[in-house]
Amino acid sequence: MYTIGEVSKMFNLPISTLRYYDKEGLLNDVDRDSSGIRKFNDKTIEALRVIECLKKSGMQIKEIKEFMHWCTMGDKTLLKRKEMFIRQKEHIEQEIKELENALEMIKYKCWYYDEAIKDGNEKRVKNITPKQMPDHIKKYFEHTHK
Amino acid sequence: MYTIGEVSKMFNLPISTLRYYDKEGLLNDVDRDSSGIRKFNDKTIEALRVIECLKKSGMQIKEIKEFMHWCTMGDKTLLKRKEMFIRQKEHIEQEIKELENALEMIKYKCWYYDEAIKDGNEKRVKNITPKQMPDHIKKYFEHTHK
DNA sequence: TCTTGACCTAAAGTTAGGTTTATGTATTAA
DNA sequence: TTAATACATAAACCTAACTTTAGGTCAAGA
Repeated sequence: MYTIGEVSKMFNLPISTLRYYDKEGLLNDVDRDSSGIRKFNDKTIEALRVIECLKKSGMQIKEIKEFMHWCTMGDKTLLKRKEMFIRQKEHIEQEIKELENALEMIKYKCWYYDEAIKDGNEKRVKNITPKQMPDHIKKYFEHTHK
Repeated sequence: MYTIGEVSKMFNLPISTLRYYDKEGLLNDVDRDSSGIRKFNDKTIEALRVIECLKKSGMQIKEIKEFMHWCTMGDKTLLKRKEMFIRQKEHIEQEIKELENALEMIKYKCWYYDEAIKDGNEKRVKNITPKQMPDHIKKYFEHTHK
């Protein structure tokens, strides 16, 4: 059993955020002691791990709440839950692709400014055509500048 | 030269967003015709490509504005601009790592629910230890459940 | 006994990044 | 001439996800 302060440190999340998640129904009825103080157990800890991951995958609080509710409803929601994870898997894979594309452009720009700084100005590098670029830079450029 | 409606279609961005970016100073003084209508040129188009990419890399509007302002200040800001792209490169690489971690957990959950659905309930799969998992699943589990 | 620290609540406040609304202008097609 | 379209502005509005505030409880140590 853990207090809210301990969990806050474990996850590096503000106490106010944990109370907010609880209030929003993401933590499925946290136990309380006789004076109303939250006692988090291992199931809540596991729920928080899942929450962090679903948040990272782009899911909203209210959708996470819905999922957490399914978890309390037993086997009849197994399929829904699986389908939800499959959707989030696709979502996150798409997001990684988009980030990798943005990264290409950023790497091109790093090269561009490197060259410009060598010359003291952008005149030369601004006019370099893809053909004149080093191969690994050409690759970045062509992805992101059509 | 393009109208705001054309640019909106090119980038699949609402017209209101383009006007908002202009107002916030992300587009460095867009040209206007004699009756005040915006005429976007190729420099603005390129700026928009950079904006989309910087936004994807997690940069805020006001930081992008600052960068765009540096671009109007000539060669003395080349180093700042390069350093900015290097920071965003690191930021986006970190973000990709975190998404890949979340993806591991999600893949584990996909497997978990697959097994549960085969059995009709979670009883068996809930008690599978990492040692009993298929190797490619074990890998997902161990990253994300310690 | 007093004070410190960790917990509690409800309600108001905050922030970013737009979006919507109300109103107006200019051009074109019927 | 009228109606539809595409543009313009300023200002108000919106949403998600927290965070802060104001006020209170409770247990432990000096």
